[in-house]
Amino acid sequence: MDDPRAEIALLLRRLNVELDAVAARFAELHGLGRTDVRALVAIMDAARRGQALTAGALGSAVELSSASVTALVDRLERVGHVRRVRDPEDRRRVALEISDSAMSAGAEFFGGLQRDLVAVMGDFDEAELAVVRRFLQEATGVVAGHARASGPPVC
Amino acid sequence: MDDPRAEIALLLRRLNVELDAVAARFAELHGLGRTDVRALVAIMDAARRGQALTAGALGSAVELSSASVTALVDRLERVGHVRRVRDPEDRRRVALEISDSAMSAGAEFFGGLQRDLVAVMGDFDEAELAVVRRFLQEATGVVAGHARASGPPVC
DNA sequence: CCTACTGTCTCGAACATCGAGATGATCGCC
DNA sequence: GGCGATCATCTCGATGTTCGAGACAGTAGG
Repeated sequence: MDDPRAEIALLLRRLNVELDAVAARFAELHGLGRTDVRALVAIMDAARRGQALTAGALGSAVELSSASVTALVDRLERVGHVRRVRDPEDRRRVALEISDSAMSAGAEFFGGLQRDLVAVMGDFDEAELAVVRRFLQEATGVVAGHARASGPPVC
Repeated sequence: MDDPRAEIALLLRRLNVELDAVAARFAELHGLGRTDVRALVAIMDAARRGQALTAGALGSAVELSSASVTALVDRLERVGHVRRVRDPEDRRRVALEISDSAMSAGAEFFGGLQRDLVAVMGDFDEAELAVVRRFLQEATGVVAGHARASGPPVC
């Protein structure tokens, strides 16, 4: 089994398992469910891009029905991780704002991971990182194809 | 944001999201839950290594209580994906055997993904694949550290 | 003002998971 | 052989998450 191809595919799966485990650990540490963590990450990512997520947008981001989103936001709001804020322009909408405590908790946890990952990258020069980046891009594209239709344009 | 480091970290996260989506798609296609898919994968991996998983081992593999494992195996057995088989040597144990239909369904779905991934690797030469492999190994190690203790040996 | 439409929330039911305890099979020791 | 300890599994009641259907504001256009 010298073939690096099979080993790389295996590594990708293992990496996926470990990343899930990281999310699970964060969830357990803060008394949250997995869905709650995914939602929190989605809201934080949106906030990082400068736009606040609405309840509906969060629902489609994490593939949840509107009823589940309401329950989800209820849980998150009850423990003080997010706030509901009525959009003054369209008063039907409810924007979701992350509390500072949740933001810093997330930054501490995932920021530490990011820091370690960057440290790993220190072992690679620019050309090598470019190779890694290209591989990850192509691999992500292929995986995304399988995620949306069981048979991508490949036949 | 030319820094390839931040972009690679982002790509890893996106890859994780897409891989989860693949699992979710497989689950939906076969009328299963996410836990069921994880369990099926664990059983298949064990079978691929030549050893049949017991119910207890499955429970610790997917971090589930014994009660949940019973319900899980019930569901899987009801739809014909696994069989309960008493271990003749230690008759307390119940080994789990995957049915051929489930095995071939999994092989078709994930095998197709693997095939496409290998095709992607065709765009890389041996030296580049070695770089990718080394990166994935180190990254997995770092992530695994964060998965088990929020603060790895780094201080 | 009335209608169509959108975004969010409430209600009831289904399902997965858990903790505690019961059952059955096996092992070690006397 | 017999008896308690141990291990793997199953049953039961309770909790929490999810969904579908429908109710309740709010908006846009005639």
